[in-house]
Amino acid sequence: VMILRSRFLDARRKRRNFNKQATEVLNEYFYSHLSNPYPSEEAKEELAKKCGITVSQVSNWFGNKRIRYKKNIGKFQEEANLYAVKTAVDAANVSAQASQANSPATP
Amino acid sequence: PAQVQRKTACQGKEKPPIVVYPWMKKVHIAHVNPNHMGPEPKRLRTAYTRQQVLELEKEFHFSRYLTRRRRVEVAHTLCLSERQVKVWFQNRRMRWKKDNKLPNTKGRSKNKKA
DNA sequence: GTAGCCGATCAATCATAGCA
DNA sequence: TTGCTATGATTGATCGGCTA
Repeated sequence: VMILRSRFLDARRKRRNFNKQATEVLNEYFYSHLSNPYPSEEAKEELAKKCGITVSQVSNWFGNKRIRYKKNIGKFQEEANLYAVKTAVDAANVSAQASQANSPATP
Repeated sequence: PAQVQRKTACQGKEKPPIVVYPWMKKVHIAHVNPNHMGPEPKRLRTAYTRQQVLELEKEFHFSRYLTRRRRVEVAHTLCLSERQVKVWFQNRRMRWKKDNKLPNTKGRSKNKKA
């Protein structure tokens, strides 16, 4: 009978999408750091405060974003270009990383 | 190893080429039969039964850490590998810490390496 | 040298939100 | 209402670093 369906009691069933501006902030960070979209703990805290969400939610968002982006890069090109224009910096960062990219991660 | 690939997908527009950074590459690839020529091996993610989770939770309530002996027993009882039981406890401890996180400290003060 | 832990992340999946 | 995609959250499993 009452099979304890713990899954039905999860909090995720009542989730709400983030504000448009919150998503805007997160996307801006993501695409302006596309070469390495891994915000530090402090950056996460800052984003969380700016978006009015928790640090865990920021982590979830970036986790989902990274996976879904790499899963279908083409689908995000339009969005990528949109934000790329918005904040076309990072270029210097990119070259700096490409130069020293040799040992960290991906052995 | 870490080299950036650029897919020159110039359709005729001035749009920048699609850049593939290292983090976008596949990782955690399921080591399956090399003969498999299907779409994607796709990493498997076993869904533990309610019974298994229930027992694991019960064990966790008793102690947040397992001894080698206990781990063997639990693994055998629940038809899981020792590794799975070990990983489950590690993940459970992480979740416990997250759920019981104090509204302030996170294991580190504000003063970093100034 | 090795095994377990931690922290972060990956990747699959769940369950709902949102929209046509 | 129905069907589908988008999206936030959950969770089993992996990676790298560290320590006993």
